[in-house]
Parts: sequence; C-alpha cells; structure tokens
Amino acid sequence: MNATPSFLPPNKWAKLLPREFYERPAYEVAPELIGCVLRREIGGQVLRAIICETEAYQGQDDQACHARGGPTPRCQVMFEEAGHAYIYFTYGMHWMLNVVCEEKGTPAAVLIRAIYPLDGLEKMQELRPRLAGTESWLGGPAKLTEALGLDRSMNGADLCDPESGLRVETGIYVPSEIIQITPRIGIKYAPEPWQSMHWRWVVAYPQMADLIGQARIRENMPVSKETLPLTGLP
DNA sequence: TACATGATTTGCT
DNA sequence: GCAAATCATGTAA
Repeated sequence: MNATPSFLPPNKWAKLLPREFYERPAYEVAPELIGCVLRREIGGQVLRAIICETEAYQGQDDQACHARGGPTPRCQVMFEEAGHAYIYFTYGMHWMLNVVCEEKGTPAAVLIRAIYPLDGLEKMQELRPRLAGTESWLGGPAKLTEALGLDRSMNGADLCDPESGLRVETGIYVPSEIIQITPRIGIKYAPEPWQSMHWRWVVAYPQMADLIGQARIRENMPVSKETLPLTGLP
C-alpha cells in the first residue's frame, strides 16, 4: 500500500452519523455503511479508515446470527439501543467489530469486515505490525480490530457520541455498480436460507483506492437529514 | 463443571 | 489448498 494519502477532505467536513441511521434492519444499514469513515481515537491519536466490506446479521430468525437463541451475556448488546459497538471474541484469538442496528429489543448488527486506512497509518502498523503495508493488511474483520486497538473494552461503545473513542462519520460516495453482493462468510453451520442470504457487501481494495482518489463526498445519507457536527478535531 | 465449536488468520505444502 | 492456533461462549449435564 502506498503512503498515507491526503485524499479525503478536511475532517471538519465530516458529520457524525446519527442514531436514526442505525434504527432499521441491518441489511439496510450494511450497504449504506460502505464508504463511511470509521474513526478511532486511541492513545491521543486519531485513526481513520473507509469501510469497504460489511455483513448483515438480522434478528432471531437469522440462524447465522449470534442472537438467534435470544439474549446471552455475549450478544446482549445486540438487543440494546442502536448505534453501539458489538465487539466479541472468536476462534480463541480474534476480535470482531459490529454496529448494532434496529430498535431496542430487536437484535441486529452489521459486521465490519474490511477497511481502507486514511489517517494514523503509523499507529495502525504499530498495533498490527505483522502484515503492515501489504495490500490486504486491513482486509479482514480480525485484522482491522487489531489495527484499531479494539477489544472487549470497547464493547458497547456509543458510536453516536461525539466524545466516543469509536464513531462513524459520513464518507465518500460509492456507486452501487462497484459494490459486490454475496452470501456471508464463515457461516456454513447455518441452515438455509440463511447460509445463502446475500447479506455481504464488498468493494475491492483497488476500486476503493480509486474512489478515494476522486474524493466524491457523499452529501446526504439516506436516513440522516440532520447530522451532528463533529467537535474537537485536530 | 465439562465439552464442542466458531462472523478467522497465518503459515506451510 | 489445508490445517493449526487458541479460548470465550453456550449448551448440556
């Protein structure tokens, strides 16, 4: 990957996505999150990245969803207010980042599977030195949580709080033609039709790089006519 | 309390 | 292309 691009416009243009954005089914939120900016503040540093890949997990009917059996200590957050982070541990070593959707009581979340770095590359490489610099070093749900320093301690974090160390901002416009829609990854245990539901949205890295170079700012998010201004930006 | 397994990554063949 | 790594979680007992 090339050096940190200064392609995106100044941070002061970014808007925090409001809670209403998340208060709908995950399969509606997931494609809308493509192109949005994930913003992390850790150790006094700001890390930013564009969301490239998402998956939707929707409701107790969805047999691939952690919440299919009702609330448990792990997935409790999915039943709570939308706009919070659901971060869980799996395979004995990996943390996964999700964004909680839907009204309280209806479990739903969007798994963030890949991001493209904008700012704070140095810090990300420090947090995740193994493959830093290679093309896909943030292309994978466990890779990005490591690079952003996300773990249990950020589970339940409010992504809509301007003071939060993890939040989501408006980003770039991504034409729907370049978004691939496929079945979800790693859920072969799930019965049909859930295993084959096309609830995964992907933009390939090279195409995302091109888009970021063009920096077409996405002015209007579908649900959020009113967005909250960001504060305290460097 | 015990046990099977996973929204994965990596390295080796 | 395949299998090991590694442990919290959930389900069963």
